[in-house]
Amino acid sequence: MALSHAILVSLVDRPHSGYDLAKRFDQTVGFFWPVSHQQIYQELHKLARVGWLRSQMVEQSERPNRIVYELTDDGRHALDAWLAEPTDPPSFKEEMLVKLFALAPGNQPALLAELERRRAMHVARLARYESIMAEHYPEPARLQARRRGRYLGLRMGILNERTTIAWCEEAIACLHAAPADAADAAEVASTTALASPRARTPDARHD
Amino acid sequence: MALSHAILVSLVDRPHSGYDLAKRFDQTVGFFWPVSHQQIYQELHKLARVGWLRSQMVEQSERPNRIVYELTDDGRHALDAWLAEPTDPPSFKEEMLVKLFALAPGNQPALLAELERRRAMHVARLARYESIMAEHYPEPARLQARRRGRYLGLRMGILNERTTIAWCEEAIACLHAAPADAADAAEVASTTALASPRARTPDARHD
DNA sequence: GGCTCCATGTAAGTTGTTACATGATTCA
DNA sequence: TGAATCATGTAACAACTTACATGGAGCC
Repeated sequence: MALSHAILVSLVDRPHSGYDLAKRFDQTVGFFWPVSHQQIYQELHKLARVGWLRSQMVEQSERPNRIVYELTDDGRHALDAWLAEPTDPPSFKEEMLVKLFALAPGNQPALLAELERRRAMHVARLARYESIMAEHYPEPARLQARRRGRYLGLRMGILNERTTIAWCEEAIACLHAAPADAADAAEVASTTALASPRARTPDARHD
Repeated sequence: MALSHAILVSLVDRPHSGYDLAKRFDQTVGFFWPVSHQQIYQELHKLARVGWLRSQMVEQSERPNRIVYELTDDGRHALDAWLAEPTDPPSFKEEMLVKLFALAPGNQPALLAELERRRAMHVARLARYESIMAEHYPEPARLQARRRGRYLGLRMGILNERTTIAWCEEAIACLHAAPADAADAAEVASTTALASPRARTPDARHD
């Protein structure tokens, strides 16, 4: 549905080859939307067949030839039409939540380990995003219109990572808390599971 | 990959029919993971074929017969093995970000309207989640071990909605901000000429 | 000699979506 | 009369993944 449009968007400014697009995706959209090179090549063929792109072979010596694609007028119109359509909210499939639905005494240590692993992963990602932010958008208040889309993409990445980290920490604390089942009901009242001290990330403010 | 496991998880406690599962999914996992009934029926057939489930026809008068599925020992083992495996982080495909990459003076009003629409949608969702939370988990500190997975799922839903709303508001403000290029074209031209950032940051598409 | 980069693809498979189909019962 | 609920499915398609394939250039 949207991969084709993501390609159209990438070709608005200037023509690109499939290889270029794959690399570009890795550095931009790919952070939150992984796309394989096979998908891109197939989609390019399809879009050319439909008439939204035209292709041109660029012969190279000493290197494989490139096939460069550019938008047609039809493609431009299709893109504009799509931009005006309502956007689907992202469907968010988090495997970890499915696993937590199966929470039981037997698998609790495994799930805890997994939560720790995920937390570390998101901390690393956040650091990567924040360094990109510091380097490329030191002053977000004054930003050329054309760069705002990219800025907002990165910004969402950062907000999401912070939220996920905060959630991992909550979840870890929650699993560590003494069980409230029959026997230990009284003991739990004193430990207050979810109110345990944990690092508050600056933007995880709503909790 | 994970739909089959989500079904196994749902059958841990007791047997269910495909219809039951579809309804259950709508109320739990379905909030963050929409699954169609066709998918469930197909997956049930597959899991029965593989031997992780066994099925039993329940004849009913005045109603269509039901086919009830329950876990086999093989299924139970497969589930335990899956729980111990590392979890993929969710791939997060947000169409809105793709659209924002195409931000230009011509489509700016359409994108703003879309951001407003999305914001309202997430506000409504958040309200729904919070009312469920208030009704079912009024005291999260003392929670039976078995209910913690569901609680954490809902909790992540709430955190995500809050984050998305905050982002929508940022994005709306960002697009409303006075453009830094039309009037300041000369300034921009001189900065890019002086700085030439591409030479130093070859892998940076964020500029 | 093995590695990565450049640049393109095919083929087979799995997963997910959309549309269509049945047929009785209950409620407004 | 029309719609919703119960309960199951088939068929066709679109989207995505995984594996395989080529072949020169330059690097350590």
